[in-house]
Amino acid sequence: MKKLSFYEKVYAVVQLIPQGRATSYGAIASFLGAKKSARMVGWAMNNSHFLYPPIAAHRVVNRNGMLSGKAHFGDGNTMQKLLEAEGIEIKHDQIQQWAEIFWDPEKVL
DNA sequence: GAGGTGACTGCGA
DNA sequence: CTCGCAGCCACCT
Repeated sequence: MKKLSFYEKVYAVVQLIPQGRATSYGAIASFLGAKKSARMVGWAMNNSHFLYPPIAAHRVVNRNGMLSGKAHFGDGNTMQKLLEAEGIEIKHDQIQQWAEIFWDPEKVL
């Protein structure tokens, strides 16, 4: 029985996020069974840039819907541009209609 | 082996 | 309302 690392599971969830939707670190962490381990999700995202294919880390934001990790995408507007390309409206580095854009992994189950 | 860090979150003052 | 602290687990030095 192969036990996947915490961040390996994060990648699986992020890849399941449908286009035009987004989720939060806490939602993923909670889905994995460690609600308070949202930091691990962020750590996984940091490593995501070394992964191939690159996972949609831009679809993962903090629980406020704010692009907390936009600075890690190289430029300060890359993450926002990617989200806007998927039809997500962003204002002041924050996702508009976050309640509708929010995608809960548990909902898929 | 031990200590410090981190793309977060929740609660208390 | 705003600010600060503790918890969580994996990775890096």
